[in-house]
Amino acid sequence: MTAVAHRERDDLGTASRIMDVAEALVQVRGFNGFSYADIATQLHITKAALHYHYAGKADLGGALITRYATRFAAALAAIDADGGPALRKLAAYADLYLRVLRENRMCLCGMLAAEYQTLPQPMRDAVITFFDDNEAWLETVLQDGTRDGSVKFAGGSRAAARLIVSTLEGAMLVARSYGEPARFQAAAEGLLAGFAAGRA
Amino acid sequence: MTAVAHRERDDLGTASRIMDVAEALVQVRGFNGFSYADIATQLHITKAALHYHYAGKADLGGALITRYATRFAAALAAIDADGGPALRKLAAYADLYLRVLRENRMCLCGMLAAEYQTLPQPMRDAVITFFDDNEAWLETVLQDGTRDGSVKFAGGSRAAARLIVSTLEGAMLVARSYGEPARFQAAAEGLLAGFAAGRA
DNA sequence: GTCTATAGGCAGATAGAC
DNA sequence: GTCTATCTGCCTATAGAC
Repeated sequence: MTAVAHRERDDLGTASRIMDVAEALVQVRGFNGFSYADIATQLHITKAALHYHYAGKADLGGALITRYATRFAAALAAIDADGGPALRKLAAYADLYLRVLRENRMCLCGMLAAEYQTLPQPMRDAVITFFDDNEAWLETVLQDGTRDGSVKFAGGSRAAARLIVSTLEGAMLVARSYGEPARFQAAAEGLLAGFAAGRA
Repeated sequence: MTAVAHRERDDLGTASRIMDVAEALVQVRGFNGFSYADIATQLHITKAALHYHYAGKADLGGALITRYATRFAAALAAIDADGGPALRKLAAYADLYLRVLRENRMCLCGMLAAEYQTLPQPMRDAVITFFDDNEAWLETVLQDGTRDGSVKFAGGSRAAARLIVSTLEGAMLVARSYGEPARFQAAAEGLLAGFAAGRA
């Protein structure tokens, strides 16, 4: 058995475990709300070991966004693969947010958007790219929805896509403060109700 | 001329000036993104002087939210005083957010909502109260709108009020990262279009 | 009310042994 | 790869002079 195969079974590798812990810390406390010491403590390693894997906090932050964006893109691809009407895809999209919120976490990039002015430039760029990618995917879904007749909306698909991202991020932000995922669900339902062609 | 009268003309008092600077710092960088040193530098005073006015950062933070909430309540009262249809009040409400965003700032409580898990309890409570107050005001406006015929919405007025707060906070969060207030305007227009009874 | 000086701790980061 | 040890700097906060 190779080392890689072994890792796949019961060890994700230190670099990956560092990201898991750091990701949760950013989503819960923010990038300016945790330190290398916090990660080291949770993993029972030293701060020096962290610096071996990620030279600095900025590097770690950049890697976090990249991985998060990759996972999100995979989730969107999975929604596409499932097929179904566009309106159903929008509901599945909102459900992605809900699953994050249920772990008492904010969207990684939503959290970083709040701290945007304090982030190093590479992290800023990665956050923007994440939102751009989400917007692009939603725009496609909305256009498909016009064709399959499941979705309706006034104005352009781009503006509608942006409205969806903004609403879900904001609903997450507020609902998490209350510790009430149900607030997010209600907001998502209200939002999507406005996009449902059924009652048009 | 009394000392107070003098202050009203060209001096807001040190405590007030500290809050002005701190408020901007929180709205731009977050509560965990600035220090007493930042305030002291901008005001050309020492950190020790800050501690005379606000014993600790948590005290300052609490005072910031209280003042912000008071000002916001006054702005809402002003909107009510202006009268007009409920839909117009909703537009005026969104405009309050836009004016903050134009200064490249996040809503104070929206920013603190992101950092919620790192805040001392008194600040958490004050943030929630701010949202509760906004929701209550919006609910009243929405109910008035149903009566005056300018507003329509599916579901209850409470859910609708929450959707409005969430959408505006989220639109602010995202638009500020892009440095494009126009994104917020578009989102606000899209949101309010869904509440306009004109095309029902 | 504002200052100088300083305490005590934690931040991110590095050197070098193992 | 991970450790111990350490550095430098910044953080919040306090004591005490003026």
